[in-house]
Amino acid sequence: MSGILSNSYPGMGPTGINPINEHMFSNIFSRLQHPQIPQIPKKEEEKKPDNEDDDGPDNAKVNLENMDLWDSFHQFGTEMVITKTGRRMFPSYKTRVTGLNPKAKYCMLMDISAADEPSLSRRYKYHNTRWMVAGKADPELPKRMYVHPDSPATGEQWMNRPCISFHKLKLTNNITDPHGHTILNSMHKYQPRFHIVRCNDLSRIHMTTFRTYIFKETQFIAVTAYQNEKITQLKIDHNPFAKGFRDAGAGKREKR
Amino acid sequence: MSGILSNSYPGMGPTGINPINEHMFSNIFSRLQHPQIPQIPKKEEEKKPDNEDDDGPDNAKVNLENMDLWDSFHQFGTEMVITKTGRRMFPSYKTRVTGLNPKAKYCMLMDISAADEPSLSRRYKYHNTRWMVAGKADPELPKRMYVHPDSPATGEQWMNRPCISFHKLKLTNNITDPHGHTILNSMHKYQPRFHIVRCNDLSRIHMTTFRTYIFKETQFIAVTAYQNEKITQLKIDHNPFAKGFRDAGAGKREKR
DNA sequence: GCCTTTCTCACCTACGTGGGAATA
DNA sequence: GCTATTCCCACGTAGGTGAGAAAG
Repeated sequence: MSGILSNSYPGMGPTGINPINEHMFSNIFSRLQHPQIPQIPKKEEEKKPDNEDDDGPDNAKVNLENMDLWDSFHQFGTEMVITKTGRRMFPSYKTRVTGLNPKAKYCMLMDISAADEPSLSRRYKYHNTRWMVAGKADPELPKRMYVHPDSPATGEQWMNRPCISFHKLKLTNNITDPHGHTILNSMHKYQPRFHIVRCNDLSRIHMTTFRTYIFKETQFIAVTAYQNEKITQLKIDHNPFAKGFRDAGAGKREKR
Repeated sequence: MSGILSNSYPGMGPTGINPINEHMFSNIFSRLQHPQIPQIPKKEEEKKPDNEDDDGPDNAKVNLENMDLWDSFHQFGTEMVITKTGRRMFPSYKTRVTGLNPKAKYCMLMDISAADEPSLSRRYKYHNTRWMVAGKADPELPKRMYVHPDSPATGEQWMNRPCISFHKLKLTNNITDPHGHTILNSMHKYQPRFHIVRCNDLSRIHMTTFRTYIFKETQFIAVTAYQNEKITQLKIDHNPFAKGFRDAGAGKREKR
């Protein structure tokens, strides 16, 4: 199964290669479509980005890894814990890409945007085993783009690896976070996005074409503590770092 | 204190960016001078490498970090353990570089060559608390070049960081090692070398100028088990991972 | 009361140490 | 005997888990 593809053409912007600096991507964010607003895909080569190696077009296809695992969370309403110091996502966001131009260079990016339509953005609460709308969304937070650490690399290199993993991305609710983690509002719904960018150099990323892929089953609500115990149990059952909480029957866990 | 500088001009060679593949650097190794053979430094810009950004010359100076620690091992005869699966060096090999061209791009490399002159290459044994010559050296092993994982980066980036660390390089005695670790003969003497290469791209590394820096105090003998107990004690005293063997007096270590 | 956030903790994963017994 | 190597282990470092108490 492949993600929804959207093309967009971010304009010029300030350069820089520090992924912590949100200004680098500010113009890009403003031109990336919102996941709720459908857009007809355009052909990538309408306007050639200048100064990039052009060894011919490509026809990238993206698959989400761990689709079954994501689905099992999604059916109950995925929750992701956010903390002051930053918390990883589980399941991890991993993709596999085919159809790239083997010789061209690409950067692989990920970000997390509001899942609700901008005009209907809301906060949620968990009440009587159900998620309910609890009012209008809190103010937007600084957006951050996570650049896969192996960027840039050739299409051949991206396609040959078992997967493109974003497991090191961390979520936080600390609006002054100094580590470059992704800042989210608790009790809000989010949609991870995957971006393929053809460029030789991170500093030229603003001049190149973004292709954005969205997998609905990776939507989640950010929480500071799990609300749905079915989600908790899925995390314990599948995340190796939570193995200490398994054996649900007998010994389970010592009291402190 | 700065290392000994030698310049060399590796010729054309097959391209590729997989650091595991020894063929990539085969022509480079053959042109890098042996540490025991003095050579008059040449001016770097004698012949300009083609296709590389040339924002002016640089005058790189390299310092070895942890010089005192290296010296304390060197006075007793440094030993490094090699294992089938690969073992890190301790002390770690770390440098600091100044005088690079801030805008130019560089790759930072490290390799480990025989410390003895080729015609006098030998194996050693440890007998009665002393290292002695024990015959002619074993056949040479495939040479591998360790590319610092942050390569390539600008001179500015290399100079701004606290140090350029090669702590992840691993030593092995497994001649069929599949991980790209550095393969050494046990009971032979070695000399680590640090290389600065000006190039925009690892795949063009064969066309560019190598500058090689050698610090005598990093010489060591490869062993499968420590021979000199003074070396063992220095490792235990300074390597955080060996903390479990400290407290030499009382409790020391439980028997199994 | 309720809801949400923060903090510490035991318990994991993953892997870097030298010791020491077993092996060659 | 002797020497060198291999293997497993207790014990570290480093850091990712949810639980549960406490605080807001």
